[in-house]
Amino acid sequence: MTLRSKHSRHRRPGRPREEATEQAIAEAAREVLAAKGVSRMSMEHVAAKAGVAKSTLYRRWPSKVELAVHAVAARFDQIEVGDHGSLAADMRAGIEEAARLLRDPSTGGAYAALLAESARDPEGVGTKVRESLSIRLHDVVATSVQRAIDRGEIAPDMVDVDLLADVVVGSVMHRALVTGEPDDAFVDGLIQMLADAAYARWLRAQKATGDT
Amino acid sequence: MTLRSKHSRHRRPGRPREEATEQAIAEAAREVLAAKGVSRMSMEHVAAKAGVAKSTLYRRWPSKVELAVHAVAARFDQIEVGDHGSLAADMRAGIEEAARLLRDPSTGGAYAALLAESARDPEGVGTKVRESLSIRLHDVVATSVQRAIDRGEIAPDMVDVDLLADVVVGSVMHRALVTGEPDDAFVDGLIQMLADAAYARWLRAQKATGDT
Amino acid sequence: MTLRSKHSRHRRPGRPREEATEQAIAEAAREVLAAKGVSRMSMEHVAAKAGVAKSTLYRRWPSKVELAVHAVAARFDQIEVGDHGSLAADMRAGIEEAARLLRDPSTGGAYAALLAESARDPEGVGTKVRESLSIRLHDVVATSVQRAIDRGEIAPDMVDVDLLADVVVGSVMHRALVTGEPDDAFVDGLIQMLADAAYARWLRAQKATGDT
Amino acid sequence: MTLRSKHSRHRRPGRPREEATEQAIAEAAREVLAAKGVSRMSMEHVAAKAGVAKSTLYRRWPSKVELAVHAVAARFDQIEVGDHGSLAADMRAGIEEAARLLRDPSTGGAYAALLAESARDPEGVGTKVRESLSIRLHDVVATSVQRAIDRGEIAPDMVDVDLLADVVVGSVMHRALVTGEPDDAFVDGLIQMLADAAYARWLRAQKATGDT
DNA sequence: TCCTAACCGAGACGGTACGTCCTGTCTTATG
DNA sequence: CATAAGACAGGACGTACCGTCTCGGTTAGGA
Repeated sequence: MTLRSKHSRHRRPGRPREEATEQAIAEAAREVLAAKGVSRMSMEHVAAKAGVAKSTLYRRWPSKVELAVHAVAARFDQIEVGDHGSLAADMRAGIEEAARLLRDPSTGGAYAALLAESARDPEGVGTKVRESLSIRLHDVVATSVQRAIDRGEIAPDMVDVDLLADVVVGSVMHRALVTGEPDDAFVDGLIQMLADAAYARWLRAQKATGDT
Repeated sequence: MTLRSKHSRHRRPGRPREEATEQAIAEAAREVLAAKGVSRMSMEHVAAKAGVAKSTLYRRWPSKVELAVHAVAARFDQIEVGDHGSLAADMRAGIEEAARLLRDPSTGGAYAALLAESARDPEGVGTKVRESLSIRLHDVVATSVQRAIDRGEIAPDMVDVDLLADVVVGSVMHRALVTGEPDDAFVDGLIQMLADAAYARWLRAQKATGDT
Repeated sequence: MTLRSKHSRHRRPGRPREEATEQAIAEAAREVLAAKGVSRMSMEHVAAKAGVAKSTLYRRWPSKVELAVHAVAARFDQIEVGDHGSLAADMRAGIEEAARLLRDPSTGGAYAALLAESARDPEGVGTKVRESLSIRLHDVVATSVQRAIDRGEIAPDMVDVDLLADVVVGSVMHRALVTGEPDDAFVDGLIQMLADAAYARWLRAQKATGDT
Repeated sequence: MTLRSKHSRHRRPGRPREEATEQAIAEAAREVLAAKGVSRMSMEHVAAKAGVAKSTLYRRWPSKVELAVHAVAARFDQIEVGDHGSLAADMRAGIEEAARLLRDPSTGGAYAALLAESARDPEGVGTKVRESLSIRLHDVVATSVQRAIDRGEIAPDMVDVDLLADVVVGSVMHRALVTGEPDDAFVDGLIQMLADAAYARWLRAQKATGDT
């Protein structure tokens, strides 16, 4: 083991990248994104707004879409999945968090646009979108459920987390983009539906056990 | 005063629009859309494929997005909501219909892209998208529910149709665009969840009646 | 001889052309021409301004350029070649008339543009331009000279009318379009030059006669 | 402080323009111009012919007209005003040079078209046309006259150069575009007229001097 | 102290598409 | 027939971006 590899990262030769730049670009990208949407966000505009050369953008992200993913990801990374003591409370908090995010055109609209791109290129863009964005929303549900399992609130095989995540995220997104705002009534309704489903499922599980 | 001016619609003056053209353009648009996605569908390409001048496109639709909406709408208009005898069967059929549609990148991807555009222009594009696309999916659910009510299967106030529609459509769309295919297992799971929720809701309703 | 042919003009079958229309179109064309120049004058605009269908324009003139020629010709037809008593006075009046016409961008500019078109199509447009426009300017000079001959002021073979016409019209046009205004000083200078040339030519003629 | 910053012009930042491109475009423009005339010269066609993107054209010239001016200017810059020993000989050579240029539709027609554009925009296009084209023709005359003055052939105040230039250029242009070819007879006639005028003017000057 | 590799800004480049405008032709119904 | 109205194929306009490239110049660590 050499001294150089001590910190287990080879310093690349040449001038290192400006640290602040990445932040500035992402910030600028987010602003343009919010103002124009993904399809009308232009690298030219972002570069100008960030006070940076276009080549600097392309040195860091291979294309417009990937920069957009990165810029939106910063918002999705801020999602917090706090422990609220019960599955119901966690779910409510999670749904409200998702609603907050997807209600905003600059994130909800961008997410939809990036999902649309994913449809065209499931391997490339699709993977990036899944790994940077969708997973964050999925985790909101997954974490809540995992905590409920740890708490003993529910049995591990009681919920299909993937299904639940798609239901929660998909419903909220569709409501946000189509019907209008995912307001309190909507969130209440959704929560109630999920709770009802869980209760019925529990009843069925009980009955099955009793039968055995 | 002639009969015509009294009873029939006055023909618009000038040369009438070529009947076949609209169909040909929409067809071409759909092909390009399927091959390239909304953002890479070009009016130039569509016009060439339809054997039509670009100006003819712009005479009929004010922009690329609106043509895309129209082209996709044709597919959404084909949705059939047949009567399968029970709410459960109708819902299953509806969900499978939606899954079929949204699974295909040329409709699912396009729908997402157009929802993204809606976020940028809720009044203009948004309205068109809602009226031409979203409503068709909404109707799948709404019709099924209405039939169940007519049948006496459920009480009129048992379901929030708007919520249910967003849940169904949103879930299927998100699954289609993110996790991958909305396969049989997914559809089964979703149906089960909705059935469970309905059962629990019915139980609650019974209990409330008993209490009174 | 039938009654119909009494006025020696066969009435063409069908609805006769609206008489006022031609005038209105030419007027509108002239306005657009003045505002935009030949290259930016559009049939669409002219038709709209004249309150007439585009097809009416094309029924009367085969192309934009020909309408422009016609419209400009109306102005050139107004040229008056009055008798001012002497060749010098007639020439001055003629030059001033030409200067007035060519100084105005809507006639001078148009004339240049139409000459440019003539270069591309000497037979078609060229002929029309020569017969409707150039000839009017040529006539200013030719008439003056002819009158001087009739008066006995000059000998018939003293002047090359075609050359003189090109010199007068060309000089004035070039001055109008390039250097700026063909002002009084310019007209005076030109007149003087022509007078000088005529005088010297007369001297030469005298000398030649004397020699013989 | 480096030598470069002191003595040589600072290179403009960014990738420098392709040297060969300007030449190639102008060449292509000239060909198209000759074939189609100014109004039918298309940027699209020129770009294709030069093997260059349309954006490259617009990066260098703000509009079609300005490119046309530039392209034509190259021909006008080739005008040579050689010394032929006498004013008469120089004028003859100059007039023949002008005739050669204006006789060709691809320069004569273009010049007229550009003068027409000048009428519509005297400050913008007009200035460019004057500075790139008209001045070259003016210089043919001005140089000949100046040389005659230097030679002592004529007195400095004997000729109004601007007037003379307009007469020569205007006459030749009008003849070229209207009557047809400015042939030898025309050139002879024009030369004779100018010589006559000069002689008469000299006579007048002599007489005035004698009177004093 | 230099060397060298990567960074950065600026902006040119080949492309592609946009949405607008106009030309000249046509197809209607009506006068 | 003429006319108003307007659709149509075609084509060019000038603009806006994309992603690539080529410069001059900067900024580090390693030789």
